[in-house]
Amino acid sequence: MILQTRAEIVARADDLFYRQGYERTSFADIAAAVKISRGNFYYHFKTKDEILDAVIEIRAARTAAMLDGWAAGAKTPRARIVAFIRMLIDNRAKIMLFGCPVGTLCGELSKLDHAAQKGANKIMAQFAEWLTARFIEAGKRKKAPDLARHLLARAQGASALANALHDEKFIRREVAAMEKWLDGELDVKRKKARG
Amino acid sequence: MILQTRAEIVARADDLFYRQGYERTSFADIAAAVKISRGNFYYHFKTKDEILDAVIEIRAARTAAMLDGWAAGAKTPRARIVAFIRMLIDNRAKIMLFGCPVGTLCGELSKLDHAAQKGANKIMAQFAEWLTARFIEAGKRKKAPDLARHLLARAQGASALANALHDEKFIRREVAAMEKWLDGELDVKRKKARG
DNA sequence: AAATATTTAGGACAATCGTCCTACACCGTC
DNA sequence: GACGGTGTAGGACGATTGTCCTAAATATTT
Repeated sequence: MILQTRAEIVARADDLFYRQGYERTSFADIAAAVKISRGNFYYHFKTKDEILDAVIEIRAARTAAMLDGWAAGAKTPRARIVAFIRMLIDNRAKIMLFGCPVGTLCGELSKLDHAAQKGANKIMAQFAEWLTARFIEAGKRKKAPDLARHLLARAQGASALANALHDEKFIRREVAAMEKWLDGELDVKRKKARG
Repeated sequence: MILQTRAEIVARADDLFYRQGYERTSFADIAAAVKISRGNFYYHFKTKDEILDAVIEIRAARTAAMLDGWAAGAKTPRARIVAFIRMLIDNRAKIMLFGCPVGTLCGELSKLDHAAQKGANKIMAQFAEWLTARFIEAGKRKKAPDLARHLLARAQGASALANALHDEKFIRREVAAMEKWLDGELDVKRKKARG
């Protein structure tokens, strides 16, 4: 079945692009990871750009599913936003090694001036828009877009610095600071309140 | 004079590494920018890694000079830290196009698992240490390292997001927020200071 | 002016890049 | 059992990669 091999290629490419970057990853690398020949590879994807497009597509879908899961799994706007923040802790090991998958891809593509740049930036925008919706839920209609971008930037900064400094405690401190900031913005009265 | 050509090579490589990344930049690219032959190029640098080392070295020196300038040019610890924050505004055009030079290099090298990674991360640490010293100057001896890293992370995040979203106003908002945060941490008594 | 040292140019080198072609194995259908 | 379509393998392609060599040009010293 064509879909299996194709999906396997995209999955491996996704992982390789994250761990070693798009530019660094070659057709041969992906083919070796999938354990198929480069010729067969070409049957599924004509160009490297096509693979990148497919990877971005699957990442966008996965991101949407993750965001939907957070929205469904938590009952209050605050708890949903906290789920976003805690993502940094859940993925701390990989973040310290390779940075944020979204941020680093956007960064790489902006330097390559690549056509897929727009698609990568769109994933970043997915987070911004989701967070905006959560802040609106929380009653911060006017400030929501700014609050969303601010929080997203802090998550990006925490990832970048954790990657450069290889400091796990730093991630935890930043996460705690973000949650404190969140409570301040949402006018949460009680300190240990957890929604 | 060997130093002139060599310095020219490093300067051009520095710029190219920033604008298109280390991996993407080839010997031929740099040679073309300097307008010398690839053979002559090899006379000055045996390997690509050597160029990267030289670029990191000059970046570290330039960073140190910049930090010294801020320390000398501003009279209060707060004003010195503000000079750091305002760097985002001064460099906003390039940041929106190519991101932060320090952050993006650290990010790229972490994916390449490159030997020069340590050197790049050291530049990031230069900022952290300088900021730490400034917070100590401001009387925040105990919290200084944390405050420094937090601020550095926010600058990194603002750069990353400004690059992805191509939003100049966002940079200005983040800069304003950082200055407000700074005043809060430094217990600056203002008319508008929060109670 | 001769001799030496430094700097340059141009190209060779094997390896790898993204891309593409062709031949073969497998498939259900006639 | 022959068939046409789908999926796979392996290698060829020109271009480019980082690296390296050699010879000519230029600077410096004698």
